Amino acid sequence: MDFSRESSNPNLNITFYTDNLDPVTEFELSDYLMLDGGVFEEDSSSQSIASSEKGLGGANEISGATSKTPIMQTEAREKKLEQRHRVAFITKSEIEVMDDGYKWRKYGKKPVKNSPNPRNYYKCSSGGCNVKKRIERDRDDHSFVITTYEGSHNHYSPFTVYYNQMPPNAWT
DNA sequence: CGCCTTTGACCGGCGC
DNA sequence: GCGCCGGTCAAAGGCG
Repeated sequence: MDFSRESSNPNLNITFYTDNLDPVTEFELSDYLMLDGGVFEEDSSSQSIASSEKGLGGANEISGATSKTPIMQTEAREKKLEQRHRVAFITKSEIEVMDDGYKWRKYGKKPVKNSPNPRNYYKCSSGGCNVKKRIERDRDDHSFVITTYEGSHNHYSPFTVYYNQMPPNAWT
């Protein structure tokens, strides 16, 4: 299984869920880039973790370290997020493993009942960080990928650090 | 040489 | 109590 990075979907929409699986919003890929998985416990300062690195391979122009999306301005989203530490995305993409700036180590794979597609389990490999991530494809329309994050990162994403080191609107 | 993927086994929870 | 199911572990191998 290797997904060539070719899905050039001009309009990738991403449905965003909280742990209640309430559809919160539909985003475009560019929105996803600003999403943060860093939902922190309670309200201890919702750290914004800008995500995305190479993400959807050729699908977008953010390949490499080119993300330039302002992360502030997701407050509404963060509000939703700070409720729990579980976040699910449904993305329409050929690539399932989107690099959000963290290092993920795969620790399991399971066939999904009622679906020909397996489900993959990832863990953040950064020290002491026990964030988990689960990726599977939609059973019906396997052009959709369901990504579920669980937990809060112990540390900032390398990218977030990068962001924080930059002037607030360096990329606008 | 270190880190990562792979893969089957194992485990706990839940429903019947 | 048993079997299924989803989730995790851990050994082995591969790759950079």
